[in-house]
Amino acid sequence: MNKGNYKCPLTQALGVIGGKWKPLIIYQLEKSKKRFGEIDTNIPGISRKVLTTQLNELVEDKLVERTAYAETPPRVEYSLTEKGKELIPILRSIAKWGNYLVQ
Amino acid sequence: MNKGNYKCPLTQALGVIGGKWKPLIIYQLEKSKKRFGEIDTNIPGISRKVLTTQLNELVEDKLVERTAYAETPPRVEYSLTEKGKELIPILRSIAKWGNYLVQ
DNA sequence: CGGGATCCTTAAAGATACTG
DNA sequence: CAGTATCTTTAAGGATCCCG
Repeated sequence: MNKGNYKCPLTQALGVIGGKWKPLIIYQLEKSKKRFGEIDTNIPGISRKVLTTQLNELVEDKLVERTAYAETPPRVEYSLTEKGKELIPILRSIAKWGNYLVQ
Repeated sequence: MNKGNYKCPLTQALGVIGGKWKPLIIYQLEKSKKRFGEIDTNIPGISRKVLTTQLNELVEDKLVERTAYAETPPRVEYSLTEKGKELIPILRSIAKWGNYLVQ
């Protein structure tokens, strides 16, 4: 049942920011662009494969921009797009609301 | 790895509202309390088992209140708590932000 | 250095049947 | 009417190895 793929904007949006690691990644990029390895070491517990996947999805959803430099060794930088930056205050309001859940 | 169970308030909150059906359930209860069967028929595609699970979690997280009446046949009503109602404008802002995702 | 490819584990979701 | 109980399916996440 429910073969149709329609999702309301809310469900879509929650899918985009709802991954286990995505909020953390977005927070990483809030203040400045960062390299892949930086994000990896700043988020304890995440594997590189998962980080890659999440970053790719964020790029595809236009929240994050990826810039690769043709150097050796390679350098890749990630930064928030305008759409991504718009999300920050919303995430803050969610976090504020969710504070009661944390002891 | 990552055995620790700490979650930031944001991750917690996203877990609470992030289920596939929870936003829809919350929207169902926005205007008025509703009975189990009402919610079930108003949300096409959801199974009663999943609806039960999601409602129980929402109750446990204090977003929804459950009231059972000792009648035959039984009647159970669900309504938003204050915490649940506080969430509505936040959900709206997320949906508004996520509109660009929908074609 | 920043990935991709592959395989594995687990939690969420779904289908179905039964019950106080 | 409003659920449980069971079983099956799916998808997210994770571990590990390989590569330009």
